[in-house]
Amino acid sequence: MAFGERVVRIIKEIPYGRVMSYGQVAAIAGTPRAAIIVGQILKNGTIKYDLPWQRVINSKGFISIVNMQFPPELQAELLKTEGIEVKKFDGQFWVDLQKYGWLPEEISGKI
DNA sequence: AAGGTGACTAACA
DNA sequence: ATGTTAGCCACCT
Repeated sequence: MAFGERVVRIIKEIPYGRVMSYGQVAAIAGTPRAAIIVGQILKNGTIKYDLPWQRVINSKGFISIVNMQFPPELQAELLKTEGIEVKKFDGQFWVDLQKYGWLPEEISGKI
């Protein structure tokens, strides 16, 4: 199975109201340092694979989107809708990874 | 078809 | 403490 396929699968498994960082997704998909590829896949494959793109943020918990189709404000809104607290730090949206972060092992144990 | 390019990160200077 | 660099490798052109 290809890396990209695993990434898509993992992202789709992120539960409602939880988030994961690019790095975590990459690591679980089998390549810890390929975080940026996860970003690529999100950027280009969100529509194609119908991904919950708003549930993926960077390792610091910030929204690191640079996409006009899916602006940070929208992502923040979607997350709030899911019950996630989104705070604002210096013009950047932030969510508590400790609190809302999620790892597949918690429920599936596989992947 | 081959190569440039990241919605990233952690490690250095 | 802030800025740069080097891994990473699938996707798009």
